[in-house]
Amino acid sequence: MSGPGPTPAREPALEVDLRSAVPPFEQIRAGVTALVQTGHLAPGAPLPSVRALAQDLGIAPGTVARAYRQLEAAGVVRTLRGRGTRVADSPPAPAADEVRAALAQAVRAAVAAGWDTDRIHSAVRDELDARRPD
Amino acid sequence: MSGPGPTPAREPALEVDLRSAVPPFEQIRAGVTALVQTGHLAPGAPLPSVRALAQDLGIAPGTVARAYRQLEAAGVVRTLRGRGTRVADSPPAPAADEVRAALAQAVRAAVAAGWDTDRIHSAVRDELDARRPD
Amino acid sequence: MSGPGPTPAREPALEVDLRSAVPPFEQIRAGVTALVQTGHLAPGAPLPSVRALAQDLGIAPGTVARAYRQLEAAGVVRTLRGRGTRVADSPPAPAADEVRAALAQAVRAAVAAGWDTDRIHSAVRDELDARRPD
Amino acid sequence: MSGPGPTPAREPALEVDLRSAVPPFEQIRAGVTALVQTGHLAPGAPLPSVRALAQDLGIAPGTVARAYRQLEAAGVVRTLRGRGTRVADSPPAPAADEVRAALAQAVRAAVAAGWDTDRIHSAVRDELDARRPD
DNA sequence: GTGGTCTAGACCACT
DNA sequence: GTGGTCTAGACCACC
Repeated sequence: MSGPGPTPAREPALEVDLRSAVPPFEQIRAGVTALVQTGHLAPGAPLPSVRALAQDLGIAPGTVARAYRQLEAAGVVRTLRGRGTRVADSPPAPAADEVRAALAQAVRAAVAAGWDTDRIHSAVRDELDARRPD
Repeated sequence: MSGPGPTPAREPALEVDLRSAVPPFEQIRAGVTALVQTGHLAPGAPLPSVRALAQDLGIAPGTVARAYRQLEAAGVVRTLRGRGTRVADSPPAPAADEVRAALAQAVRAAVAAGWDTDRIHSAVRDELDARRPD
Repeated sequence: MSGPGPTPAREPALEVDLRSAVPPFEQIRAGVTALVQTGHLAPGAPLPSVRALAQDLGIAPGTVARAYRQLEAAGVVRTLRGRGTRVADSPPAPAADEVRAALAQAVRAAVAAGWDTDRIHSAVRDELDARRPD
Repeated sequence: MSGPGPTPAREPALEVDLRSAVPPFEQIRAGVTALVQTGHLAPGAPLPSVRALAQDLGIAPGTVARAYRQLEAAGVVRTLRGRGTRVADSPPAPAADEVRAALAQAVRAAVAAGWDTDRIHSAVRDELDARRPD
């Protein structure tokens, strides 16, 4: 659907690892935030209902509700009583600090893995190609 | 934006946010792993003693001990009885998958924040410059 | 602090915050009660129809109906079949206890905010001026 | 303990009305905030443990925990894992807006109850006397 | 001992 | 149908 780029199909599915040290509600919160900031969830798009997502992920509804509550507080999502939850009209963009931190971390990992400068830049270019060409 | 330098002083200190949803022992584990993979902690380098680090971070020694135990299990550090804990001789490098994932996430955030291609590559170059030449 | 006027225009409009922990029907009930006790809604004055108010506030008619039902039960309004809902002829006045409690709470907040005696009395005077002279 | 003022003993106890439209966790949050801003709970003072307060109020521990979590987020309280919850060192003071709103509401109620100007000012003075003379 | 989180299911408020 | 809240008790992380 996008290009012949090296980063193939990318399914915007939410997953929860119950064995992780990060609590499930936090994984959901972070996951939805990522999907929104990625554009995989467009402004105004409806989120799965609390109960549906809970069933999907195999966790308790209250846990999903909690994540949704925090997303609402963060302005990522807008919830209308009885009418479900949707992505906010103007979800907050990540701050420059966060972006730099993410890049720093990624570059760190790449260098540690022995990647050279060219390979890193090339990988970044691939990521951009996989996202931008539309 | 402020100074001319790409990325100024970077102190490889460990920090723990007691209010985070991520438990302290996990923050320590992840933090040390990052310092090792970054090269800020070289193979063979001694880690602070359990008690010293605990005092430093203002947390209980048991919590640090737990983090060290997991690092040992992951092969990142090596604990020698009576001689403290040191970075392993050949600490595990991040897998290519992890690196790509980290880059993908960082690029995602950057694009979401409205950064253009040039700015992203430039930021990556800055990160590399700040790390390699020393 | 900004202008010379004590407390400028005050529009007796009802508002509902859908994100509050207080359910909408309760906000309407409390709001109408306040308007009545303030005198902004005189005895005998007609209230908006259930449907009109619902549309106005962007909520479901059933929710407004529920609030009106409770106001009726409290003796604040009187619903006449086919002739709509009106403010009761002798709506219940707040008890002295309630008044003292409200004042105590307000004074508490003011003191906690660092207001001195003069500022508090002055603010009270302003409130009285804004209400009485019309 | 204080003075011969007209506002006698005031017991800083927390209460929860399970039949209110305001959810219990919100009542606790608001109640603790009030006690802190009043000075009935001094900076650094320990709050009852989650379980103790829950038992005291006859509600579930999770509900108290939720209230404490929100108080922490609001900066009213500081919670140290495993070491209980305490009033923050510099709890946030109420904003001028909130104070004016509280005063307006109190004055409204007083006027509605038929109190004249003198009686209102006198009541305010009483409240101040009961609080300040120490 | 402390607070934090999760569950499973209940009831409420709302559309 | 939707989300919001509460419960009772479990386990985890921490001191």
